[in-house]
Amino acid sequence: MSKRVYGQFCGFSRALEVVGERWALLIVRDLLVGPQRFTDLFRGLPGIPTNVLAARLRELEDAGIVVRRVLPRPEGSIVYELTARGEELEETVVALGRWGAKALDAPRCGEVVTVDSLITAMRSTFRPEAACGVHCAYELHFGDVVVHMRVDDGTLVAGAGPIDDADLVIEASPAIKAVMAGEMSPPQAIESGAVRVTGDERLLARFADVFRI
Amino acid sequence: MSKRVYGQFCGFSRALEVVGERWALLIVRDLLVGPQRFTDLFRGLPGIPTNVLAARLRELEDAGIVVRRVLPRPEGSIVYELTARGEELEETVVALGRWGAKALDAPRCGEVVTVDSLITAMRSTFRPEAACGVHCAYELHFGDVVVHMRVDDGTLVAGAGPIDDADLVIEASPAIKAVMAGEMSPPQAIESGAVRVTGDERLLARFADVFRI
DNA sequence: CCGGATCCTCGGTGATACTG
DNA sequence: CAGTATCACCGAGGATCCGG
Repeated sequence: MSKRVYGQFCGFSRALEVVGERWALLIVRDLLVGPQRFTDLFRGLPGIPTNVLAARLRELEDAGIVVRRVLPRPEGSIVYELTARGEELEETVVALGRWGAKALDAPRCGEVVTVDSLITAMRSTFRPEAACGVHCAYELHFGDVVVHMRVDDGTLVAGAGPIDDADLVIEASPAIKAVMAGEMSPPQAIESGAVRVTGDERLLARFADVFRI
Repeated sequence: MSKRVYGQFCGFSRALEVVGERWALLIVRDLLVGPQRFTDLFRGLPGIPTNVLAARLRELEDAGIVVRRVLPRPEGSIVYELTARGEELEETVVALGRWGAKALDAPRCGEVVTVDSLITAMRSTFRPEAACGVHCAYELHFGDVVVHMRVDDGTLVAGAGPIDDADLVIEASPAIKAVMAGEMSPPQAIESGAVRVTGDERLLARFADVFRI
């Protein structure tokens, strides 16, 4: 028996042989947000060596999870994007993200928040059953990271950057986690300055209900 | 920045720091079936070095996912079992197992099937919506591995070993995957000898409908 | 600048032997 | 049975360099 195989005839261990390597699922997480160039991925994965990123991308490509595509003119640059097979990893990523969010405490020294990780976090905590009949657009600022969420009756579209018709703009600190976990009431969060909002303050309560840890 | 941390304030990357190590999720998968002793885990994870197993168990224990418990008399031996927090990983494990099962082709040379992996596979492929109104007990043999599934109206209880009141006993080969994936009809599977059954043969069609890749 | 390739170091993994 | 000890080795981490 040789390298990196688990020696079991089993879908789960076969899956781990493909996406169980260090950094692999983080790359998939970022690509779930959208196609990205090598440098975009590199910047979104603080600390990854470029050779490891290149190696993982090649492995994921060989496994049929990622495709390498040359953009049309004028950029002519290269983007990596998920195949349909790769997109199917979303439920796994969301499930693990939700599991991890429950135990997320305070940021450790040097930890950053990236656009893609924040979008995945919002997708992980989204509760369709709590969003029935809800039509609302949020813009969420976390440091200099900006994402937006459009909630439409049980469906969520989350993406990078601002949104023009936001019903509520939220400027969050790490304390927003306490609000989403139900440990701090929305009015109290605004009162204490943990969260600053622009728009109808009552929409924050709905936010905390729709995106719940 | 040092060892094994991803440097992101994000539930998903924090989760990977805990269960992203090699072998870790396989240990969790086996423990999801039930508490196990060190040697049981060792036998269920072909190829794992004992020091790695010991290290992972300690890490999972430190992370609050596993508890080490001393059995009461007369064995006095030690079992490892999941905490409530550890059990919450089931949806992630099932999601990844389902994803991997879709791409499972033929067994590679030297690959084995373990009891725990088979139970997880059955849990992953179970479709509650197809099991409405179904009350049936299956016993599944795969080589010398035997598991059972009791389906009761949208719920599944799967465990190790035989079951006394089985409605259908299935003796499967790797070709059973084709049946579960809808690539081979149940009668054809019996005809070709890919699957041998004891009991009402028509129950195999229901089996293939309830457990679907 | 982008998309890597190369080199080197170090720690974790894998395999085996050994012990309470 | 339940691990610990030892050691070779490979891949991750970190920096630098290179072709388009």
